[in-house]
Amino acid sequence: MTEKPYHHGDLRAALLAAGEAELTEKGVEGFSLRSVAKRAGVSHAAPSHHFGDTNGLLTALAAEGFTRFQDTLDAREVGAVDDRDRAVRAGLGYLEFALARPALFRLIFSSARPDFASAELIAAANRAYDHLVGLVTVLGGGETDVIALWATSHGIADLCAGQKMRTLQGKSHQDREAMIRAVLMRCLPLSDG
Amino acid sequence: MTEKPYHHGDLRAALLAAGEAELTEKGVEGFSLRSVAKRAGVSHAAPSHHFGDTNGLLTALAAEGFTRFQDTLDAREVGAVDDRDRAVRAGLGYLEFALARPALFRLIFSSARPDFASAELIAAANRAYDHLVGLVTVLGGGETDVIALWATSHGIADLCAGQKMRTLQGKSHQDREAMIRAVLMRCLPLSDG
DNA sequence: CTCTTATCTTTACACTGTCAGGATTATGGG
DNA sequence: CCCATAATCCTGACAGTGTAAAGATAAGAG
Repeated sequence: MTEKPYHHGDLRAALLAAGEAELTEKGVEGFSLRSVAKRAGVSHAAPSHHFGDTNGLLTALAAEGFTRFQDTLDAREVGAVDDRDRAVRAGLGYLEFALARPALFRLIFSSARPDFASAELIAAANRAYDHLVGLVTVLGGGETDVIALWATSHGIADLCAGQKMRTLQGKSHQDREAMIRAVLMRCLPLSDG
Repeated sequence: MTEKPYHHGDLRAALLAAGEAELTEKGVEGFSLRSVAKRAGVSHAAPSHHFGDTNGLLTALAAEGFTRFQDTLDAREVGAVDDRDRAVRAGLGYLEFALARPALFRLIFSSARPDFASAELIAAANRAYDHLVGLVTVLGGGETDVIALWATSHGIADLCAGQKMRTLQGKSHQDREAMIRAVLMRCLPLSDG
């Protein structure tokens, strides 16, 4: 139990955690690598060996964030009464994630800092996209339906994360969710019933 | 024709122009006030008197950008065959602006730096929102329809501005526009025809 | 003309990201 | 076990950034 061993032990994981805290407090635009190092209790140059530069750390955070994003959607889909409800719940999960972790959401979808050519980031993004395609495909939908559901879910989430949609902010939780459900319904392929 | 008069003459406008150039070249995240001052040919502290700090300049740029955003939509709406087509064209204008000026688009919708409590910024944003509400109202739509059209338009625009939607990038201009039209159609209130 | 105000510059400071070099520890071959 | 090697972390330095203070210059009011 030495106070400060020269070697941290698992600095990479500690920096990821500190980086996420920095992200939620200051956002992508206020993100500081030196501040992250301070949070982890190491020197300001320590992160370079694990992530290269600042964008490297942000890339790792984005990849990690993408899987958390998909986890949120998956959790919401549990308990769906049918495939249509499942797709709508995915859209609600999209919004839930954007509201719970707006900075991470912005890092993933609206920042130029992460290296989106990174293998692990591409893999995480493809997992999410493939899942979306699956949701629409089982409903008999095609490319247009994928675009519709994705764009609408993303639009609601992004606008709410940025506090732009005052109409929804004023509503109660029930009213809000009912409204969004109604909007998302229109994006699904026409049911044959 | 003196080379460098101590007083610029219209430094405020020059800084706005230089700021927009800086924005398109480096994006919101790479925006530098000192670099903007260099572009305008003044000292690095000159902008402070006109805009306070960096966020002040970004706030002015956002307000200006918001009106240009609305101008792009208005231009697209010209020539609409009916009110439904008009609403769809507005959505296409939304995307057009996002692709033509992605940095300005991000500044307006996805940045925390501008002061969104600024009077001129609020006014510019309200103008755009009121116009949207008008488009939906003439079609007999209500709050839900406003959310649907806005969110879908915004989702497509934001995802395309960030190069996230590879499905659309691969298509030709005609196919792409046809697809988006089909998606936006679903957001309009049901026609009584 | 003079005083006041607005505009712009210079100087300074704290902070940031990144690089180079040195210190410390873990690891594996002998 | 011992030592060379590599991995890890720290210190110091540099250029660039935002912002504040104080001085220089010009414009305008009286």
